[in-house]
Amino acid sequence: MFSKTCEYAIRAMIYVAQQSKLDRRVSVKEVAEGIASPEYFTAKILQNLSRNNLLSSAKGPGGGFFLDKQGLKAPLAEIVRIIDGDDIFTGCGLGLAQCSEIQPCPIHHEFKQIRKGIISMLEKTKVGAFTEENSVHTLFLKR
Amino acid sequence: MFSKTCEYAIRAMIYVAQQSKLDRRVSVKEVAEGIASPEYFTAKILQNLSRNNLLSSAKGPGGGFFLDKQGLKAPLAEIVRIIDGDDIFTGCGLGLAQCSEIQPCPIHHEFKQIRKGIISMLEKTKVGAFTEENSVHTLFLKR
DNA sequence: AAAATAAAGGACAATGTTGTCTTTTATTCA
DNA sequence: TGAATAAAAGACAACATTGTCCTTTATTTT
Ligand code: SF4
Ligand code: SF4
Repeated sequence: MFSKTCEYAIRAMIYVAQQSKLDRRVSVKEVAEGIASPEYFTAKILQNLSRNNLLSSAKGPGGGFFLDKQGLKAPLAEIVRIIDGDDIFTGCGLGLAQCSEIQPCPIHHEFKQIRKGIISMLEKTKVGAFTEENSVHTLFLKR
Repeated sequence: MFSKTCEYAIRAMIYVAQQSKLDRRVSVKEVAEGIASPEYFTAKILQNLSRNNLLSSAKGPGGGFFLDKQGLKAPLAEIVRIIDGDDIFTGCGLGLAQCSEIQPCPIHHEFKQIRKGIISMLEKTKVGAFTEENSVHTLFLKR
């Protein structure tokens, strides 16, 4: 569904969100340990997210990554869009060619509904949503 | 959603299905031209599908690939399973860890529904379904 | 000011996916 | 039987994704 990079990005954002709710800033190292991802690769991803303003960061002692109130409201869709582009939002999953609504293939209607579901799920779910009942949700960031 | 290889596989199967309905066997070359895919790569894919009995093939003059009545009834799901494995059928799209129904993440319910939709779409759509109203559907195999 | 901390950035390596070419095997037809 | 046809199989090349390491820049603390 999503690239590995994107999966890490989502998990990382959730982890940072959880820690931000506790007013903690976290280092790359901590994030990588927290979500069981390769440290340096995770660094790249966090940099990317930060550059794209999905995440705040601060250098130096006491620094690290964090999410402000705005950041917690970012939908998962934004992360996906930045990391994987918007193929999943626009393209046809089957990889068939440009086909119109007027001459759709046998699965077009169903496929459209599914895509709509994915988009709606990603748009309406904010990273902050994963911070309630903290102890429970920390668990499944590692795999 | 699917790998490029898998997209080619689906398009190729549809193309072969269409030609089989006209009692034609088709060569790799014809398939590749028919779906605008790289010829030798397509050969590998067709071999793979053939090895896995999703497709019949015959060597020598007058040979080529074709689908018998059984083959036309194969669901798209089978193609996906063979080429991409069953990640899409079983895994969690977000790449989060093993999480139970009892302690689901905020999007679990919605995600489950979506996955169910994808599976149902792929299972109930047979390759043969793309052979009706032939002229229309041939169009969008090229992209 | 110097040392320590931590992100940013650049360069590179490993792996996986996609794409190409050549040789071998099976079948048909003359 | 020999020539032609077409898939099967093996080897390899190009490219993309994923993963690692090292240097630089900004910030804080002493
Ligand atoms: S008609 Fe819709 S589902 Fe079918 S190939 Fe086109 S975009 Fe995809
Ligand atoms: S609870 Fe469901 S949707 Fe959430 S991470 Fe687990 S499998 Fe995925």
